[in-house]
Amino acid sequence: MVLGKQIEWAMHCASFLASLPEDMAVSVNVLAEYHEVPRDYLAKALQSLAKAGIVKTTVGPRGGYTIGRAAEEITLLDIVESVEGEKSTFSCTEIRQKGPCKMEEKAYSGVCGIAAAMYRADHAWRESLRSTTLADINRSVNRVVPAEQKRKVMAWLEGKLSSKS
Amino acid sequence: MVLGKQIEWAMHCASFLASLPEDMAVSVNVLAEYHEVPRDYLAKALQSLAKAGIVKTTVGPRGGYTIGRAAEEITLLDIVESVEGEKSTFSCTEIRQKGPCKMEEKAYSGVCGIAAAMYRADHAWRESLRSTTLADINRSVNRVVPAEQKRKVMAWLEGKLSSKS
DNA sequence: GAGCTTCTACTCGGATACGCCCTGTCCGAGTCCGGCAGG
DNA sequence: CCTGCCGGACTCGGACAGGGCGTATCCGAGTAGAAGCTC
Repeated sequence: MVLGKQIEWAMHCASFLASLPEDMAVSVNVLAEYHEVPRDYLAKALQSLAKAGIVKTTVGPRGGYTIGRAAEEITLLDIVESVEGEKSTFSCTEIRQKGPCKMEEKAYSGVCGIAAAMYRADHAWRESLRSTTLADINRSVNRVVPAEQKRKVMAWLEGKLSSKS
Repeated sequence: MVLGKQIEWAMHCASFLASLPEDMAVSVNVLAEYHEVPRDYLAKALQSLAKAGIVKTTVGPRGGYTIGRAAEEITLLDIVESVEGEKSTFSCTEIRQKGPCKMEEKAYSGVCGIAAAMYRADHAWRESLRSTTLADINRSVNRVVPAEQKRKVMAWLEGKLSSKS
């Protein structure tokens, strides 16, 4: 019951892309170097994001990833579900219908009480993630990161892009 | 990000034990047969519950598992954490402190905004689980299971116990 | 010098190995109840 | 009939295979931009 590191990477990358001018494409190479993570594996997470429309891709030289829509319209739940899938954290195998004391099948019309409680908890988790957008994240980040650091990052980024032309 | 089936088994077993007279011990064999699940693997889940005090064990013939404390005092979170461990669903590896643009270490005093949001969601999930007790589960089960079925189960159980003596 | 062609370099995306953890199983150690023998 | 001993059964806990998924990597398909050639 632990989320993989792809989730963390995807969120940081999405947050990063959302903080850039939207005509500024960043390649997997640069994103991987910036976050110091394995390039090809990070690419897989970004592919999931692209499939969900959270990021857009442009191929060819000077290409790369850009944010897919407004940061206010991207929730953390979108990112989690695009990378991790949408299956619930709990799956009911209906063991109440198993064993020597089971009743006839039609007697089990309602949802199992245990499963219902687990689904409620799963729903609470998802609602919490849905209530936070990338815009919220970036606002909180902006409050603690000094402007000088942002300039430094932009300079590094543009150095990376120009060196490739 | 999916809970194992041990969680489901543990919850059904705990709910079942809580619905019995508290001097009635049920062995792993009977619990496994009743739920139609692998005996030895189920035993591991019950051992986890026993370690957490959720169920009590009595060894020897006519021994087995009994509920460890009042059903009102056992939450679903207790069961999940005893079986699955207490580690958070999200682990922050602080990748914001990695890469060529990192700042000096003391600049990262606050919690990463992304991790904070994930911890909030994790907390919401746990709070939802904490708010439901085994007593709640059994009340809802009692509303849909006919009394005749309960008698049938008790008769089957006592047949199992007597056949062993 | 302008426009077209070619060519390179860069991008994404899917397909392919490795390793860990969940799943499932087995066995030995310890313990308590029930039966049996002896007084 | 009472007491002590013994065997059986039950549980616990650790140790041991198999499979699925997260992790990590590679290579091919496609495209945009740059370079070069021709007019």
